[in-house]
Amino acid sequence: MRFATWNVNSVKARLPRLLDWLTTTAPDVVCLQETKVAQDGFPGEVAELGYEVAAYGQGRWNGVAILSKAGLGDVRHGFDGEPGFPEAEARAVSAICGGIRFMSVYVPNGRTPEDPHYTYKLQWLAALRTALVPDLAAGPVVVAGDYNVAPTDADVWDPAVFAGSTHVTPPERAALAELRALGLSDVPARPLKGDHPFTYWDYRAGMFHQNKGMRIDLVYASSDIAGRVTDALVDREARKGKGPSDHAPIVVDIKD
DNA sequence: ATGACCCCTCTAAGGGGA
Repeated sequence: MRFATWNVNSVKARLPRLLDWLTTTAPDVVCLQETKVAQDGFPGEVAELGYEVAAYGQGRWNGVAILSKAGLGDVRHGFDGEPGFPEAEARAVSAICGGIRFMSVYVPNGRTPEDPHYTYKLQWLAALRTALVPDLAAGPVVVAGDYNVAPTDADVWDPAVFAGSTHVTPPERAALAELRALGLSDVPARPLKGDHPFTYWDYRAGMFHQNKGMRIDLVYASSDIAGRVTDALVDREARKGKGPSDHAPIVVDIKD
């Protein structure tokens, strides 16, 4: 099975590129984030490529989806105990595809460490941890998406630039460590260029072509899945050219 | 050349992203 995760930064703005990428990459399951579309407005062209679609969206902000050619069962919007800001936001969708519980997550940004959004981010990650306990007891799990946390200093292009910012603070990193303590492994993805598997590069100031990026999109997998990985890469080709997302996809192959 | 912000919509003296 081949699965992937990609923050597309608007599925409507990215549709031609998404359709081309799905055709050439041919993943069986895709977790999308920042679709920025209400679920009844999700583009039908994706289903025309043969994917079943579980979309959870609210319009202008956020929005997540799972695309699958491996079945799409027990779809859930959000998770038990998920906090809002203050209302519920479309940041998680999960489904069983090919016997694996896939969850596509778009973790809150946090804005600044002093902002109420940062508290929300930590509460959201803590609630996610609690909600995953029964899922992990039930079978194999993949939680993939935009975590908006760089797990280590090696995961940002210059740690000094991020001092005092969100995405690198000890509480955020501790929240990810709590997820890993459940038995989830951070699936390492190889960069196709350079030493760091960055997945995000700011649109501004030529950050991509200088490879000044961040590794904030992650694939967390239960041990049975992690042990079946045959390859994982950051598809930086999808970040090139005209009209890209500011995030690149991660593509993972596992043995059947 | 990968090439120097971009998405959305209350179309901005805007909000949000990270």
